[in-house]
Amino acid sequence: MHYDFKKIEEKWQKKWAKAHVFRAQADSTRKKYYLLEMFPYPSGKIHMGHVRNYTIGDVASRFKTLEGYNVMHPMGFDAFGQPAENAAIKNKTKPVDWTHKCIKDMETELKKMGFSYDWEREVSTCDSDYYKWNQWIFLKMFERGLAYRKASGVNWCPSCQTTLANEEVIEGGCWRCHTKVEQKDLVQWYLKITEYKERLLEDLNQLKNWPQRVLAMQNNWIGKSSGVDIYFRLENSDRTIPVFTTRVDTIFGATYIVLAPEHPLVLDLVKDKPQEKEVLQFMKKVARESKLVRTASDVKKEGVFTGSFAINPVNNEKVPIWIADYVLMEYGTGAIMAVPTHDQRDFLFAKEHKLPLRVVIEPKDKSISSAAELSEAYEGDGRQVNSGEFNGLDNQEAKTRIAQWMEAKGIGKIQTHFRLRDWLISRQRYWGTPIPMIYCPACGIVPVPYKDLPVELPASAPFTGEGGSPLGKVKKFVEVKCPKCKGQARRETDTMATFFDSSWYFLRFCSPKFNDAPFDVKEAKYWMMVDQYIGGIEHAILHLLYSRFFTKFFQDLKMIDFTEPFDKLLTQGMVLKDGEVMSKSKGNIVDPDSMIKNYGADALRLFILFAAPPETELEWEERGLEGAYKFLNRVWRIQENLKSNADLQVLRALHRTIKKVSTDFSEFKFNTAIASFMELTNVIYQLGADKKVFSDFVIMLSPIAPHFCEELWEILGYNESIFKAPWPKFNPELLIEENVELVIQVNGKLRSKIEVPRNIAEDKLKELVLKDEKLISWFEGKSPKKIIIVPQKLINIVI
RNA sequence: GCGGAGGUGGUGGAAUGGCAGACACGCAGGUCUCAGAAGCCUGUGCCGCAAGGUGUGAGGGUUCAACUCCCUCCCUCCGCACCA
Repeated sequence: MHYDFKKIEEKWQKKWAKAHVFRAQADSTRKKYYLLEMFPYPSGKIHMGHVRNYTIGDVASRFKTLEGYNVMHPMGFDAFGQPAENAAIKNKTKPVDWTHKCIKDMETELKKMGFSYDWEREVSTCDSDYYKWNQWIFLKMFERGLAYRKASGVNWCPSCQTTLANEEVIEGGCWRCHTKVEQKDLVQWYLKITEYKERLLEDLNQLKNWPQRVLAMQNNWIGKSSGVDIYFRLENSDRTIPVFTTRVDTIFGATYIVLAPEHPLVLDLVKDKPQEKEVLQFMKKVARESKLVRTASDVKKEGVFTGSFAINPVNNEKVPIWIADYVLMEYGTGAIMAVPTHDQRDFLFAKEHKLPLRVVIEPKDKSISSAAELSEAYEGDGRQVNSGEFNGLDNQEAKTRIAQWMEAKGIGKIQTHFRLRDWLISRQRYWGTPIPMIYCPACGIVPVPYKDLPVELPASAPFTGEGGSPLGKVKKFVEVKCPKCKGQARRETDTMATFFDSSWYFLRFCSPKFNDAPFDVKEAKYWMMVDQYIGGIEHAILHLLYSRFFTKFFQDLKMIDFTEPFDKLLTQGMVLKDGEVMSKSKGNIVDPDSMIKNYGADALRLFILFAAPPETELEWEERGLEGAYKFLNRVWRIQENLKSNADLQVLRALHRTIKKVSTDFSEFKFNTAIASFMELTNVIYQLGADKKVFSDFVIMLSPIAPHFCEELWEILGYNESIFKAPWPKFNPELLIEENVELVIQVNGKLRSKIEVPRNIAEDKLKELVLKDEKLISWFEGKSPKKIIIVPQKLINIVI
């Protein structure tokens, strides 16, 4: 009645493991396929998101295997990170023990899903033979000036008690716990990702097989903008203030300039001026404001006059210098020229503080006689006015001309600014990779020698979750001899951000046990790039950007000869319940494990692929899972009723399915592939199938329901694993039907259908159609004006 | 504001110039059964008894033919954002 999924799934999982069916080995005579899914954080339980991600990957991997590729499909664990510390505090265990237990539990759950991983390649980032290479990479970066220490205001999460990278601040809050992020002055380690900004941007063009939106997000994040740095000279001084603008065509309309409150010049500017007190007060107020408040778009722009003036270099006009909260120190030069007539923010600010306005761009179709008539800034294109020798020019042209003119006169410089900042990687946490640096009172900052790697994490530390680096409290860890002078020195006690760990793991999988370097160059040459990468959209910026950065760094080290790590990228949609993301707090979590218990892993895999295309969100529907299970039972019953010969019609249906499924699988259209399996099943239910037809069907279904199909394969009498079988090929002759059904339209509307021989002559066809009784009344006695024939599809008669 | 993805039955979705709604879920009816479950069969966009009409966010256009291409607009989701 029902197939025994529990027995079957356990049986095949054991067999696969025992026979090392999924072991991957480099073989230069075979075409490789490296399929990778984003590795999980070992929380101890897999969730539906994992199930979806890994099922998509598993089907692709098994399909490629059947197609004859040498497939590598590895799995590992992104095992460092804060939850381990929290759990350890709560359960009074060590993070290392908690993490290893979670990894074990997750392995078990992943294996229950029947995923085809080469477990011999498994890596965990918290093992010292992995993080040793984090340290190695860090040292290489340090040697090349790409890792450096800097004191600056950093993002600080008061709840996690640690720093955050810019990328980890979401809407002013911590990406993990959403606590409002504070600013704090600290000396921290940074990676100079900005050195790669042009390449990171430029090479996005190579990523033809990435989703548009991911490319857009990366592009956005790097944030290149081109314009001109203009040098405003301070009145009665030789000092200049560079301001950045993308609208140099509006320079003649600049009526004041604005500095960020943190701008280093401000204190000098106001010294002994009557405005000093007010300005200092304003600076204090802004410093107190969190960035969240300050950048909220609906907040009124506030600012104060500094009492100083600057000279606009294009017309020697004296303009007041203000400071305002809407100018940010971290972007551009931290100073802007304000053109209230052509920038809406400047417009509002000028109105508020009664600053002068001057129109310098007129729309093509009307003239603006006075700035007073403007009710908002005119930000569009037009013709230059009040712009000296540039009057009358089209503003786009003026942009280039003015920029060149300013460069020639030495009053400006064509300049490009980026939004991308260097990557802050120091974390005041215990459970992470120790940064391999030593501070010596005599020699300064000294890198740990390569031969002393790894700098091992002590087995435990007094981490309470309350402030400071826990490693700083471990005397045996901190106190060290200086590698240079052998004097007493201190270790760095911060650890690396965990995104460091995941920025190169795809390379480690190529040679996970290699002892001389992060990866074996020869193995990487064979396996890389990753042909298909699959993961959540939440990693569209951080993880993918960092991985691209590391790859370019390895290229510069001449360890690899490619520049991008991931050829194709698929970002799978989320799994929703009642229209919402599954989460503990909403209490709407569906546990994969209980679904496996009730319906089996194969049914779960089938449902999750059938319910929606991979990139779209998927609404969880247990009835749908029941349906998947019902379908598998239907297929099972075919095997119990095989005939000795198959109908020609069934054979045709099979070959149609082979054709459809082959393309659908390679395009990740699993939902429609499954629909054609169902259609084929419906045909077989009417007409029956023989062993040959059913065997091909089972092979095609096996990537989706591997245990189920292995079992059927065995029942059919085959000895070897179904995954050694060749993917079926369709016979084009069987796709050609003798007779075809043509649709007949009158004036584009469906009026009749007709079955005719495939190669019927057009004349004959016309004759046949015009005699059709069903159609005659639609002709209304008139004769056809035109007859359009689309061979083997339709006829449209225009009356 | 900028950028990206979308809008199709009661639901998930299919069709990328050629029969709109494949395939499923749900629902209705039938069959089997003492009965139920399971299975199997049939029907199912909407209006209409029917003939037929109508229908892919709205409006316009191109075409013999438009969910699909073009124009105008509306809405939803996602990313970035006082970025100069």
